[in-house]
Amino acid sequence: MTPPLERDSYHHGDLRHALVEAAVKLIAERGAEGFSLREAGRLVGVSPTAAYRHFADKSALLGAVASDGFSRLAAAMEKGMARAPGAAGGPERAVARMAALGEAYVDFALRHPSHFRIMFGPWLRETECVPGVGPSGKDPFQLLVETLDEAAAAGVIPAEARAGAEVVAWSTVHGFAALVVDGTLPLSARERAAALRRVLTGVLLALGADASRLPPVEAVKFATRCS
Amino acid sequence: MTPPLERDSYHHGDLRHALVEAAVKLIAERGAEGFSLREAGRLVGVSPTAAYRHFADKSALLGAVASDGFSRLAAAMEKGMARAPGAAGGPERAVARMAALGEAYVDFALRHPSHFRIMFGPWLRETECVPGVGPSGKDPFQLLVETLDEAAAAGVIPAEARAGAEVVAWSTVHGFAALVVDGTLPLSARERAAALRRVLTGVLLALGADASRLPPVEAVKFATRCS
DNA sequence: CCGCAATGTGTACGCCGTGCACATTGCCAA
DNA sequence: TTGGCAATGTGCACGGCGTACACATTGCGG
Repeated sequence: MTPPLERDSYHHGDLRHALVEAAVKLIAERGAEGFSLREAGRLVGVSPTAAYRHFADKSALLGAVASDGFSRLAAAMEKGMARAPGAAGGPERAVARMAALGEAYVDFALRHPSHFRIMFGPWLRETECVPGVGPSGKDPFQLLVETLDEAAAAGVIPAEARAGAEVVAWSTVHGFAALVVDGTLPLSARERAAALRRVLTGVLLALGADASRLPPVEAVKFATRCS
Repeated sequence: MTPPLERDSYHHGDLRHALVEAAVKLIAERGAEGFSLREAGRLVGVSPTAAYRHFADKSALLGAVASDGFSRLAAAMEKGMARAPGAAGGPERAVARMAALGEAYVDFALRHPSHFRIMFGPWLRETECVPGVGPSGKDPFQLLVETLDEAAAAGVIPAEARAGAEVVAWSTVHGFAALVVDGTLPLSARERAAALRRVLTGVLLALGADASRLPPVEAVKFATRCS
C-alpha cells in the first residue's frame, strides 16, 4: 500500500496508482455508493481536488477501478484453470477448465461484490474502461473464448453448438453471480455450492456437452462474502 | 400523471404515489445515478424535504420504485405468456410460455434499463423492497415457478431436472439481460434476437427439454432501447 | 541554471441528503 | 358545532459532494 498520509515532497510520486488502490479499498469497505473522490484523496493524504490531475472525473477513476477488477478476475480465472485435473487436450480437462472458469467468476463476485458491481454497473460511461488482463495478458472474455475453443477441439462441445456458446455460458454464470451478489437469490452459504453446481451443469447441457464429467464444486470457497 | 406543479390546497392529496411516478420518470430520463430526491419534489411541485413525510430516506423511495418495476415486469410477463400458442396443457404451449417469460424479461430490461438496474442493483437495503405483483397477484418469481411447474406437468421438463430449474433459468435470462443492458455484451440490434434465441435454447437444453419446439423470437421487439 | 510543463493546493459554487422547528389543515371527539 | 391533535407540507441549516479555476511548487529538459 502506498503511504496513506504524511508526505515529505510536494509531489506524491505515483498518485494515480495510489488513488486507484484507495478507491478499491474504500469501495470494498463501504460499497460503491458511499465512495467519494474527496475521501480517496484524504486517504492518500492529498488535497480533495488533486485527483483531477489524473482523472477527468469521478467516472474515469471508477473506470480504472473496473479495469483493475478485470485484471484480478482474469488472474483468478487463470489460477483456477491451472489447477484443473485431467490430461492435457483430453475431454476431462476441458470440462474441468470450463467449470474452473465459472467457479472463479462466481467466487470473485462473492468475495468482492462492490468491485464486481462497478465492473458491470452503470457507473462507467461507454468504452471508458479498458478490460484489464491477467498474468498471461488475456482479459476474462478472451479466456472464456479460448477455453471454449479448447473444449470444442477436445470434442466436448459439438461443432453446431460452438456458435454463440460464449454468450450462453457467460450469461448463465454472470446471471447467477449477479443474483447472488445482489441478494435477489437468497441462498444460504450451504446452498450456494449446490446451486452453482446445477448452474454449471446447465451450462454444459446447454452447450451439448456431457455434464456427467463435471467435477464436484468446492463448497468452502462459496461460504463467505468478504468486501 | 399527477399534476406536476401548481397546487391550490396546502396538502397534495397523494404525494406518495406522485413521488414514485416522478422518480420513475426521472430515472428513465437521466438514469439512476442522476436521480435526486429534491428533483422529484420539484417535479411534483412540493418542497425539497416533503418526501420525508412518506419515505424514511432516498433508499426507501427507490425501494418503492423497484417494487413498481416488479409489478410492471410481472404484468409484461403475464401479457407475453397469454399470447403463447399451443393447446392448454400440451408441451408446445408449455415451451412457448417459458420462452415468452424469458422474452418479456429481456424486453423489459431493454426498454427500461434504469428501472431494471434499480430493481436488482445495490441501492436497496436488505428486504426493503416488497416484490410487486402483476394483474394476477403474482410476482415475477412466482410466475417463473408456476410456468416451470406447468412444463414439468406437461412432460417437457423431466422430473430429475425440475429441482433447481428456477435458478438455472432465471440466472441465464437475467445474466443475458444484465450484460446487454450494461453494454458489456456489445450486440447490434440485429444480433440481439438471434443471441436471445440461443440463450433460450440453452435454457431448454439445460432443463432437459426438447429445444426444437422453441418458437421463433420476434426480432423487432429487441431492436430499440427506450428509457 | 533557467524556465516551462506537470503536478498538487485553496477557494468557491451549486447541488445533494437529511435533521429540526414551524405552518397548515383534515378529521375525530366532545 | 367546535376545538384540538395528528398528519402533512415548508423553511432553514449543516456538512459533504463533484468540479471549475486560479495559484503554488517542483522535476526536468534545453
